[in-house]
Order: sequence, then structure tokens, then C-alpha cells
Amino acid sequence: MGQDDETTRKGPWTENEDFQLVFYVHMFGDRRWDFIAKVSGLKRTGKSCRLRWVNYLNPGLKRGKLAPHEERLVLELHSKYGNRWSKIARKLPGRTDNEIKNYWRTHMRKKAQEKKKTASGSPALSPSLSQCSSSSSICTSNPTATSIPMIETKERSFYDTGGVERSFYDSGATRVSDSSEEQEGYCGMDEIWKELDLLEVDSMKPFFDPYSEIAPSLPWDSCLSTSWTMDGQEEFAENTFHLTSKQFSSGFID
DNA sequence: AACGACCACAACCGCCACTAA
DNA sequence: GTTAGTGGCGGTTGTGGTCGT
Repeated sequence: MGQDDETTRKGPWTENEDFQLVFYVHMFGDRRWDFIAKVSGLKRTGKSCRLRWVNYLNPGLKRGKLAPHEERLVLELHSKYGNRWSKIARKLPGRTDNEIKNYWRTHMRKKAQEKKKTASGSPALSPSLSQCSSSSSICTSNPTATSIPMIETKERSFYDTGGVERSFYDSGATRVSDSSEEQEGYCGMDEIWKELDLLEVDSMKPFFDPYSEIAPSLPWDSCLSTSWTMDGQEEFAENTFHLTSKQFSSGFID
């Protein structure tokens, strides 16, 4: 599939690349990854672009540790669905399958170690208890067990106050979160959003609200599709937007 | 202060499913 | 019905940060 030649970049994304990707996703929506990869001038595969967006750049993402209620939900859903991470992730607004996968892996490993310890050591309430209470949920010995002890915690995560929800997957209802909360953990992206604001991209603003739902059906998507054929799109993008990406690298970013 | 162990996160790879030609 | 292109998913690995010794 073409793009895997030696010019294809791999490894960590640079700020510049992030910036470009965000811009092009806003332009074309978050579906046509191969197209975006091509026209953006990013030396990345479409897959890579998608992954970067889905797991990191998407403004609807929460960052930071899973809240206790999220942990419980993960356990519950995993017992239901198994390793269907994307399915589980859809039930956890703002969380990605990758994140949940990582979480599960880490905690299951931890649990396996604890199990070993308790199996060889005293069966009494031991170190594992403190671990359990701290996470308030990771207490089953069998990850897939259906009887997951649900420890009710009144504790509410600071995430659980109405962060951006990925309603795309769930209800379809768009929600704009309290921006102060939204800032939490968004240091890097914040800069990008700010810079986007500063750009003349303002003309696009009516179409794009970075804190609204990710736009599988961005208005300009339909606008553009009325006047563009796919071929025309490519041509137009090559001519028009590639220039913009060059401006990014040369003009807006040192 | 140096070192190793552990953890969290980011990213890649390979496979599969879907879709348009 | 077949096939190539593309996106999505799950598994795995690499890396940087933190913590304990």
C-alpha cells in the first residue's frame, strides 16, 4: 500500500507534525486518513495519522489516570466483552482502546504478581489489600470472572464532572465541557489549539469547534463533497493546502 | 548521587473487515 | 464474484519518568 518506502517517517511525532495533522483533520474530517496523509505532506502513513489522532490529538480525549468508576467499568466490561478494547472504550467517553489496553495490561500484571506473592506467602490481608483499596476495584483474581466485586465509592473523579464526551460513539449528543477542566492535562495540545486560533484559520471557525464532537461529518465535509469529486479533491488539496503545510513548517514553527 | 525496577504511555505491526471499482 | 485499497482492532514493543534502594 504504497507509502511504506524509506521516506515514511516513524517514531515519535513532533509538535510540527501534530500541528499539521490537526489542521488537516479539521479540513477533511477524521475519516480519510490516507488522503490526509498524502495531502498534508506528512511523511506518515494514513494509519499512523489515524492512530495519532485517535490516541492523542483528538480534543475529546481525557488524559491522566482512570478514575475509580472508570476502573470498575473497565473490569465490568472486560468480563462482558473480553479483550474487545474498542468496544470497551466506547463505553468510556474520552478514553481510547489503547489507553484501556495499557491500563489492563499493567494492572493485570500487577495482579498476577500479587497473586504469586499471596500464593507463596501468607494468605492474610496483605500488601494486596492496600493496592485494592487504592484502585478500589482491582480485586478479583480472575480478570474474566463475572462476579466482580463492585466496591462502591462515593469518590468522584475530577474527570467525572462532565469532560468532553465522545458522543459520536454513544448518544450523538454533543457536549461542551467546562473549559477549565478541559485544560487539565492538555498542555501540549493547548498550544496547538491556541496556535490554530491565531492562524487565519479563523475563517474555518464556524465549522470547527475543537471541543465539540469529533467530526465524522464535519460540515465542510459535506460542503466540500458537493463541489469536489475525490479526484478534484486531491488536486485541489495538493495545490492549495500543501502550501499551507509548508507555511506551517517554515513560517509558524521555528 | 547512581542505579535498577517498575509503570504509564506512545507507537508500530499484522491481521481482519468493509467497501468501491 | 473478485480484488485492491483503506480503516479498525488487538497484540506487542519501545521509551521516558518515577520511585525505592
